[in-house]
Amino acid sequence: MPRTGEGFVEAVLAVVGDIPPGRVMTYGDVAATLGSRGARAVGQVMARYGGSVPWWRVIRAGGRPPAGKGDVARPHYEAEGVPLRPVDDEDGYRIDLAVCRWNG
DNA sequence: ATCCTGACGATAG
DNA sequence: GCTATCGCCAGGA
Repeated sequence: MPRTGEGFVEAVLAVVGDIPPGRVMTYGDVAATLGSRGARAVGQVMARYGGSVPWWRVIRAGGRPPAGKGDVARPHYEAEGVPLRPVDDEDGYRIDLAVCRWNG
């Protein structure tokens, strides 16, 4: 059942906070856990209220870090042992979802 | 109610 | 592998 209103924000923060270290979830996975498909809506919540949760554990479906936060998130992954994969783009790396994907 | 915006996803080329 | 386009959801004006 789709959680809408304030409950949506709380639900997103709860799911993100439930992700253990060394694991990550995609925006779509978080939305699916809430019973919704609003991956973008999840991104909005992260952008506004993600400051109180491990936002770096929420990444895009392609294994790429949050837009514009790649450089800030990278140290967190290395500190938690998240398997990264070097690529030649802006972020310079990619996350191995096949290994560290967490199903909430 | 309608339109625009945004740390997105999937598909088509 | 890549870019381009459309679709989706929630919030704000």
